[in-house]
Amino acid sequence: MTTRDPQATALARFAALFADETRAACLLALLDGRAWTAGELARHAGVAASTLSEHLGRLVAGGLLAEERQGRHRYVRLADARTAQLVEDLAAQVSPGPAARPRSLRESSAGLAMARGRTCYDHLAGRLGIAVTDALTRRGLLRQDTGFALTETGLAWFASAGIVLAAHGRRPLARACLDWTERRPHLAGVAGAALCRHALDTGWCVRIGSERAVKVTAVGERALSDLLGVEPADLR
Amino acid sequence: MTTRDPQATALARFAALFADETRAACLLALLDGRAWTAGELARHAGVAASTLSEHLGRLVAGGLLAEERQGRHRYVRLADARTAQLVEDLAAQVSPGPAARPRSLRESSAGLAMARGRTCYDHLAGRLGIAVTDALTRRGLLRQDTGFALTETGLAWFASAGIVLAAHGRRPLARACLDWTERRPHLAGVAGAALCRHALDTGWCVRIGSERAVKVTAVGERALSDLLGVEPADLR
DNA sequence: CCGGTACTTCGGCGCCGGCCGAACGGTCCG
DNA sequence: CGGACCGTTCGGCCGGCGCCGAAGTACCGG
Repeated sequence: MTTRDPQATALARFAALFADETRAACLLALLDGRAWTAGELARHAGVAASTLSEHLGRLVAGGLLAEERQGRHRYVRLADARTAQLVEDLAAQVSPGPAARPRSLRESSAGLAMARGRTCYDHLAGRLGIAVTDALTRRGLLRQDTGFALTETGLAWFASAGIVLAAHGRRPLARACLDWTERRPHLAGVAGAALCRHALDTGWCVRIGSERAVKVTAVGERALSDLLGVEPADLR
Repeated sequence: MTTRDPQATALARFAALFADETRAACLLALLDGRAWTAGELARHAGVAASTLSEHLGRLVAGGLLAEERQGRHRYVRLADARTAQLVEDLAAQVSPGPAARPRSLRESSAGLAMARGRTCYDHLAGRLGIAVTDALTRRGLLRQDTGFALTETGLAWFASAGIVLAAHGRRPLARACLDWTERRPHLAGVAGAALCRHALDTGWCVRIGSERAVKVTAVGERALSDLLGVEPADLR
C-alpha cells in the first residue's frame, strides 16, 4: 500500500469516470457528436442541476469532455474522436447484441429507429452503417479480410463522389468500429466521418428525434443504390 | 431515478470493474497473457488474500477473467483477446507517453526494459513491436496509409517464413494497437499474435524477469535483420 | 436596473464498497 | 492421518462519493 503502481492508479481513476450511471448516461448521449448544455444533460439523466454540474467538472477535468461557455450556457461535447471511440468500445462490450435483444413493443419506436440507422459520434452505424460498409466491401472498395483498409479503387471512389478525405493528425483513414446492435464492424475513421458528413449534407440522411437516430431519405436510398449498390431492403 | 437507461447502467457497472486500483493492477499484470494464481496477484497488488479473492470473484463474474481451478490453486487469465484489447486501450489512454516520462534512474531498470520490448497480451510491443511494424510497412507487407491491413506480399511473407495465420473466429487478421510507450500503433490481431508466438518459439526473443518484458537474442536480431531489414539500432 | 434563468458552491446525509483479520473448508504432502 | 498451505466466507470498520436543496454568482432580456 506504500508504493502502488502509478499506471494502475491512473487506470482506476480514469475508469471511475465511466463507473457512474449518471456520467455514463451523459457520455452515451454525447455520442451523437453534438454539444449539449448542462441543463439538457441534467434533464436527460434525471438528476439535479447541481449534481450534474459536479459530474461535468469531473469529466472535463478528466479530459473526456471539451467545454465551451457561451453566455450563461455551458456547452459540452466529447473531447475528440479518440474519446468517442473509447465510449463506443465500452458500450459495445456491454450491450447484448441483436440475438439477446428483447422483442418488447415498448422500446420499439425509439429502439428500432436506432437499430435501423444512427450516428456513432461522427460516422454511420446500425443497419445503415453495416449496409454501407458491406456494400463498400462487396465492390472491392474496402478490404476486411487482411485487416481493415480502403483499396486504391476505394480511394478513387471517394474522390469521384466528391468526398474529400483530408489527412487529420494521426487519425486513421479507415478503422473498424464494432456496431453494438449488429455485432459486426462498420466503417469509422476519417473515411467514415467524411461519408457521414456527406450523407447529412446532401440529404441522403436526416436526423430524427433529438437522439442519434437517422433516417434514409428517398434521395439517399436512390443515391446509395446507384453509387454503391446498397439494397433498399437492407435499410429497413 | 425511476427508469434509467439500461445501457448507462450496464456501462457504469462494467466500468466499475476497472475503477479500483487493486483490480486495475491485476488486469495490467495479466496483460502478459499468462495465468496467475490468486496468491501471486495478492502479493503483486499488496493486499490480503481475502481481499483479492473478492476482486477475482467480481472480475470473473463480469466476464473479464477466465478461471481455471487446479487442485488448491485458482489460476486466472484475461478472458480473451477482446478483453485484452480493451485493457490495452484504457492503459494507452492514461499513460503519459514517452515525452512526459520522467527520466528517473529509479524506475530505469524495469521501465527501460519494458519500453525496449514487451508483450502486449499476445503480440509484441514497445520499441521492438514498433520496429517490426515499421519494417513490415517499409517493405510493403503492411499498409497503414489507407487503414491497417496486410498486403498480398505480406501474406506471402508470413507463409514463406513458416508462420501460419489461422482464421480465428471474428478476430481480424491485422489490427492496430496503440503502443503506450511509443504512442504509435503496432501490429496486433491474428498476425501480431502469430508473429509473437513464432518469435518466442524460435528463440528470437526470450522473456526476462517475471513481468511482460522481453529481450531480443542475438539469433533474433540476425533473423529480424535478414527477414525484415530491422535495424539493430532500433531495438536498443 | 430588475427579474428570470443557467449554472456553481456548499453543507449535510446516506450508502456503497474496499479493507482487514479470524474462522472455515479443501487439497496436497509427508 | 496430521500438518501445512491456498483460497473463501463473514463480520465489522471506515472512507469516499453521489445525491439533494439552499444560497450565491453570472448573464440575458425587458
